Order: sequence, then C-alpha cells, then structure tokens
Amino acid sequence: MPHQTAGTHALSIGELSQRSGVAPSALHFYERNGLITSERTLGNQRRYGRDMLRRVAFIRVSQRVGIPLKDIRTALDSLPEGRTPTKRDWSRLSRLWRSELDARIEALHHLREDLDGCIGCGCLSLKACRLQNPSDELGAGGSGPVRWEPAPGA
Amino acid sequence: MPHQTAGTHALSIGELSQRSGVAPSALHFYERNGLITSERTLGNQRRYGRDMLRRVAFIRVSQRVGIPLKDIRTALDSLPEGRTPTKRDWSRLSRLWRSELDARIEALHHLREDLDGCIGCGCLSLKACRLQNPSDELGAGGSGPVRWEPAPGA
DNA sequence: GTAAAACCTCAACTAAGGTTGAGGTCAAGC
DNA sequence: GCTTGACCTCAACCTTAGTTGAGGTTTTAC
Repeated sequence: MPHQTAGTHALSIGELSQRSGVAPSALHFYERNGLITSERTLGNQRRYGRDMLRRVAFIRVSQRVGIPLKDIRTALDSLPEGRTPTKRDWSRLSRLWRSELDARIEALHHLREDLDGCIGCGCLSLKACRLQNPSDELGAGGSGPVRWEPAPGA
Repeated sequence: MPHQTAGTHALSIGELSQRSGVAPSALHFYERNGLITSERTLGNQRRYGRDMLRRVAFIRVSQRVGIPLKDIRTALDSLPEGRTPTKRDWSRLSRLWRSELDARIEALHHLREDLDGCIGCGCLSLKACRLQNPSDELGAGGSGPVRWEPAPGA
C-alpha cells in the first residue's frame, strides 16, 4: 500500500478492486475487452485514474440492468475522449438503460399474463397457447420488438 | 416421413423438432440432461411419445421465464412416473414459476427506481449511490432476498 | 538489503446452453 | 434393391463473463 490512503493518487489494481468490489481478474478482463484503461508504472504495473472508479461503477450497474459487456463497451466508447467524464456524461449513459429496463419489465408483465392463462388451462398447446407461439410477439420474421431475453434457441 | 401425418404415432426427432420449433441438437442435449426421454426403434432411432410435445413446450416456456435447465429438470422430475401427465400436472408446474416471475418483476422495479435516482444525480458514487451498494439489498452476508439475476461478480 | 505482499502475463479451465462436423447407420420411396 | 434423406454417436467448438494457476517480476516495509 502506498502512503496516501484517501488522496488523489492513481490507484493500483488492488485498490481499484477493493474500492469497486470487483475482482482483479475481472478488471484484467475488462481491460482486455476495452471497457477500462490504465497507465503503467516503469515496472509495468497498472495505475488507474480515479475516474475509473466511476467507470467500473457504471459497468456494474449496467450489468445489473442486464446489459451485456459488449453493449456497455459501446456505451462507454461514446464518452468524450481527452477529458474526464462529467456527471452529466454519466447521467446520459444511465438514461440509455432506462428504456431497456422499461421494455424488460413490460415483457415480463406480458409473460406473466400469458403464464396465468396457461396456469388456468394447463394446456401448453402448441396451437392454442400464446406462450407456445412467441413468434406472435417477436414478429415471426418481421422487425418486431427487440428480443430482450437471451432467446435460448436463436 | 411415415404414412400418418397427424395421427397418434410416436414422433421421430425430426417431427418433434418441427412441431416444437426446437432444433434436433437441442433435443439431444435435453435428453442427455434428463429433461426428455425417448424410446428407441430396433434401428436405434429415437421415438417420442406425444406427451413430449407438451414437455418440450414446458421447457421452452420455463426458459422464457428465465429458469435454468437444471431447475426445469427438477420441476419435471416431480411429475408422476408411470402415467402421462395431465393438464392439472402441467398447471401445477406452471404455477411454480409464477412467484419467480413476480420476484423478478419486483426486483426490476427496484432497480429502475435506483437507476432513476442515478440518472438524476449522475453520481454513481460508491458511497452515496444505492446502485453501488447491492450489498444493501443482498444482505451483505446475511440471508437476504434470493439472488435472481446472474449476479456477475459473485 | 531483503523478505513478503502485490503485481505481471499467458494458458487453461468453468458454467450454461447449446451447435457443428466427422464418420457411419437406418428407413422410405421408387 | 438401391439411393437419398433422416438418423445415430462422439468429440470439438461457440459465447459470455469471468476464475485459477504457473512461473516470474515489482513494490513496500522493516
């Protein structure tokens, strides 16, 4: 540990890990995948700017919303280069997931209705039961709603 | 194709695949994992009873709800052996996922509230922002609510 | 100045839910 | 009776999101 305990110095990977609650191996992984960046010491050890704390925070929050890392990366790539992102920047990004979350909730409500129908009839019939014909709601080849669940078979 | 086109004969894997919309490779996979079963012809080809249609249907529906195959298998194992499941049986199983779905919806609502807070302040602060402290709601080592999302870091 | 803790890279492994391909067999129709 | 499509097994591979371990280097603390 360096002398400063809560100052403004660059963070080692251990410190970032501690403060963000994300394992060092995961931070390595994020860096390999372009989600975070680091400077290096003369001895090749990573040093993170303090804005990386918020960046990692954003990554975790996004994951909680269910966004895949690939998409999180795309969002992060839209941050301005050359300057530390402001609160306004982060605010904008967070807003991105808001509609995602709404859609997800909507879809679960639908699913619940359908499930209730099926609980009632116990049918699960391929012909009659809507639960059996997701093509209905995914557009069956058209450009329907976004497929927000992992979509097992596709 | 056999002569009967819509009768009551046992289904080949191709037929089950067609009628259920699930790829043969996935059916193989389900069988390997004990989610479905088949008889074999003298020539070692799979023949499925017609109740497998509903079984596969249940599997897909469950996946849409977000239940992992392992748990779907546990549910299926609770079906009575020796007789074809009735609608009542399927109804009971479907009801199993109902509370699962409710919990999921609940959790997303919470998350949305938290996200709204963060959109407002743009903070993502490790100290102040609830989104940053999921330990709050996961009990931080206690036995809190069920962790229903993949929980990336744990 | 040295020991221990922290760090480095790289490769291999994990889990879920499958898909793909090789090499060989079965069954249906003509 | 033979061809063709459907089927069989088994092993390897895919994606996502990482973890684990080996073997070696840096930093920190005393």
